[in-house]
Amino acid sequence: MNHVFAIGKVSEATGVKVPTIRYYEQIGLLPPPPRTEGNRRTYDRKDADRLTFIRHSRELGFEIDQIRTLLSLQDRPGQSCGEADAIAKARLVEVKEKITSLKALEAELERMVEGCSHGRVESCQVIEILADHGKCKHHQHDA
Amino acid sequence: MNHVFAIGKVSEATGVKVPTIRYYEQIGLLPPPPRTEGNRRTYDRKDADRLTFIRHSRELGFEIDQIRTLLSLQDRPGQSCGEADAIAKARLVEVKEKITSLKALEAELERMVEGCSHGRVESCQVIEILADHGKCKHHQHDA
DNA sequence: CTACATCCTCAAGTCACTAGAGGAGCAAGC
DNA sequence: GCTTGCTCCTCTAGTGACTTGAGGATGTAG
Repeated sequence: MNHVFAIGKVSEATGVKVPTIRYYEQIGLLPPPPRTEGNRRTYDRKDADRLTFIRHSRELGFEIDQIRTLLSLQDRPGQSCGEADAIAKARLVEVKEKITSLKALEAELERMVEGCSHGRVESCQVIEILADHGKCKHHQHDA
Repeated sequence: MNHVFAIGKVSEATGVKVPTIRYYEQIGLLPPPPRTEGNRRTYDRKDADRLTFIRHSRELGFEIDQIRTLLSLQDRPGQSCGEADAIAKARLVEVKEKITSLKALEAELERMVEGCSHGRVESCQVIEILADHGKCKHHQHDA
């Protein structure tokens, strides 16, 4: 008497879009579920949990390959969690770096926007700073 | 007596990789330069400036289409710079939002990593928080 | 003259999806 | 039973901003 859901229901329950669920199956992140007579996918609670895990991991910015590792760790609960810890730590470092670099961007964009006197392009700080990297204080920034 | 550079030299001078320069030409961001007898591209100072402008803009996270607009504005200095200002302002808003969302991620990752007792996977905070979004404090985060 | 670096074009691959075409299955109302 | 309309199926191609690779031509230093 297990509950089974159609793909649309799992999608609703987990917040993962229908084509994305099929995509995850295609790349082997989600096991191919059993089908009905009419060839429709049927999911259960465990599949929904796995999808929630995946969605949350993606929201935290983990790559698909990292999620693959994380999922395989979850499947073997007796193992040491050192690897999961390492992946999370690496991501934390990335996030910190990104924040630092975005703050530099923020400062520079603010300077550009504030410096704009709403006149002609020839005297526009926005264009000027873009054209001459030397006028930029943050030479190390990246998107 | 104008200086001309080979593509490799412009690449070095501007920090834009050689295939990327050719790609920019292909999508019409950079005008097709004159060629030598041996069919090699020859660039001058103005091309290098344009590439620097592009690189800096990309570093600030502007999309190619926005850069197209910014470049066309630069080409017509007599015009009002309102549009450039609007593009920069929009980008500033994006950057601010991204910083906010990344800070939420940072907090959650920190909680995961700190909570990890380096034991078995079955009791690992990292895995647990990923599996259960309810344990997450920031339900609105995105990459 | 021979290495070797640099250049050329064109096609395909990357990541994580998203969009669209064209068709089949299913539940509800008449 | 029949029609309407929703959900589902597969498959292919598109997105952005490049990167990679094959296969070949050109330029330069020793």
